[in-house]
Amino acid sequence: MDELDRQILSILRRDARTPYTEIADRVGTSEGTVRNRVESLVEDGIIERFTVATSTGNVKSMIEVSVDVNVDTGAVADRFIEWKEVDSVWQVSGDEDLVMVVDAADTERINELITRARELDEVVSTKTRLILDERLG
Amino acid sequence: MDELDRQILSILRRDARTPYTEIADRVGTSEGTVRNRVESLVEDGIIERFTVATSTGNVKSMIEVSVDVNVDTGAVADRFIEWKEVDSVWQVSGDEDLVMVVDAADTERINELITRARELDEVVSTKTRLILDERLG
DNA sequence: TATGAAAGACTAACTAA
DNA sequence: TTAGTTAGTCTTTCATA
Repeated sequence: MDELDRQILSILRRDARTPYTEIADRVGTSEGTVRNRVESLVEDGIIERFTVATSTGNVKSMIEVSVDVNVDTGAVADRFIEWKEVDSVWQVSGDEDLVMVVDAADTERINELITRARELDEVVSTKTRLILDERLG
Repeated sequence: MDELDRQILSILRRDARTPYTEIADRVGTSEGTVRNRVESLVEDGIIERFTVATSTGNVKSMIEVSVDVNVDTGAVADRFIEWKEVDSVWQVSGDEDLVMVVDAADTERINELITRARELDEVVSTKTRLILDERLG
């Protein structure tokens, strides 16, 4: 992870479809080098995946979840990530154990997700924050 | 946003470099249709950007920030998003006003970011959660 | 939806550090 | 031995009918 890798990453973060030739021009190297670097970044797990940032719904929110102490938090995370509105699930330190980031059609749908989470025996409590605005780095 | 769009999106979320021809095969349509659909999804803002999910550092965390009632929260968000370890900044409802998701080299660096945030006059308090594990949808 | 042209990515052989 | 370059080939995308 040297300066060249960082430059390539920052271009890809903003637009992952930028051609290798253009990246090469912008960072002052050859197409082949960029390709090799990207390949290594993928192999080393620094690039986890090529993806699309989407906003399929109208309401994004963070649902913070406390799970029972006797329960495998990872297993609960695995269930949540299967729900189609759920973008990501984090196990976190702090008052709650899990944070899920969801992107739903409307607040009613958010409410359904919260209800669904609270219906699980493993879930002790939830706390929801609406995401009012998002900036991407 | 019909079922076909949703299928295309779910393929792109997992691998945004999947060729249109392959997507077409998998969803049972033509390459041209997939291309037009993706183009429309971008135009309609449903696909916000093509990007890479990265883990450049070893420690991810969420830094929750309360800002002074008299200041423009968006302006503070704009400052945070410029910091290179910051992946995203959300304005949220709830006890705090902003949540920034950061991906740093180590906990020491996280601590520097927290300190830097707290040094701003606009910032009243911060609360940090380490992200111990992440699942992507 | 089919097809050809253009753009981009990949292979492999080569060079330099 | 590893990283970078380059020319030739193959694949994907794009525009047209």
